[in-house]
Amino acid sequence: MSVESRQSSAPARVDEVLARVREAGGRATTSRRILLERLFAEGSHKTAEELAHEVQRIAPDVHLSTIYRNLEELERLGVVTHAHLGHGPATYHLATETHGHLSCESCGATLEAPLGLFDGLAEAARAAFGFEIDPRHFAVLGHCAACRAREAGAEAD
Amino acid sequence: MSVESRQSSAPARVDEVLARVREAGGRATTSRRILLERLFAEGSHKTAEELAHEVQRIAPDVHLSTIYRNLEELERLGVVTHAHLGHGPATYHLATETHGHLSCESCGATLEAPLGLFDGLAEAARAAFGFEIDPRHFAVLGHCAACRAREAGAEAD
DNA sequence: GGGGTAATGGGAACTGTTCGCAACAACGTG
DNA sequence: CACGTTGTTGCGAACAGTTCCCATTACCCC
Ligand SMILES: [Mn+2]
Ligand SMILES: [Mn+2]
Ligand SMILES: [Zn+2]
Ligand SMILES: [Zn+2]
Repeated sequence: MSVESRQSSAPARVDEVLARVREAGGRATTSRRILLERLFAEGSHKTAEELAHEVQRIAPDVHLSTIYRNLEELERLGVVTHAHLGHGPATYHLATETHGHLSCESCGATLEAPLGLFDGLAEAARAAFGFEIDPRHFAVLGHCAACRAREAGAEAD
Repeated sequence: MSVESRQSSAPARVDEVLARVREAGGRATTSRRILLERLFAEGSHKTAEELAHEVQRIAPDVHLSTIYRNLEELERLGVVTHAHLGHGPATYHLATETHGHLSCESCGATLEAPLGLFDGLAEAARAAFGFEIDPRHFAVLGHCAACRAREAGAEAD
């Protein structure tokens, strides 16, 4: 491995996205670049405010509204999507990671669910109503295994 | 039919609920009564603001915050629930009408889905993650039959 | 009818997000 | 490597939906 070898594919992909931004008539801004680096970094389901804080550790003057505007733009380009996991702020992640969400109403934990999990519901909704579900944008709420165990334990006290 | 016969069971039920409110140490307020009458009236999935307008046609001074407080209280008593059908305000309906929601991201139309529709997903989530879904609080989004037809038509132009 | 207190009107506060605008900075051109 | 165009930014105000606070009201039990 050479000194120039990349630790991950993220930096290369950031440049790819910025190239695409320019193709679309946009500009490769520093705030844009840093935001993209954070989006390609590990950990997903980050809120705009969390992303703002991460970006501000590198460029303190980047304003929250700039984060929102850039997320909006990146979403138009198909690079980013957001999901609503319950009450509270939306969370953003790369559009390449495509999955549904199961979100616990008790503890807020979120599970990424492969889209296949929703096949049964998809078929039922299509058959009954001609309705085509999209389980990616809004989470399905409920109660996670841990919380169910805890609640069952407290009940049988 | 006597002159005193009720047009529907709603008024009787309003009084039943108000009795329950009093049992719980609450009071049978006029704003409370009118709100309940509106909730028992036809049409569901009303937002707090819509309910406020309906109530204000009878009692103009009832404040929106009073509506919210009463809905909150009635929810604690198990009379009312709310659901989130997409972006925008929550919608409230009687807790007796228990169903899930399918909400169209294109036109905003909402379908009331019998809970059985979610059995496939419920089983899959339980099997894969030990997660127990509750499809009543948040709608499952997607695209309704009408919008799908329209979009397919425009595409095949 | 009077007293205790739940509930109200009114408005401010709050969260999450969008908007308007003047100053700035990216980048194609010369 | 100026320079002008124009996309982008920082900033604050505005916005939507909801909750909170507080002095005043009105329910309801005696
Ligand atoms: Mn959304
Ligand atoms: Mn809710
Ligand atoms: Zn949980
Ligand atoms: Zn539709």
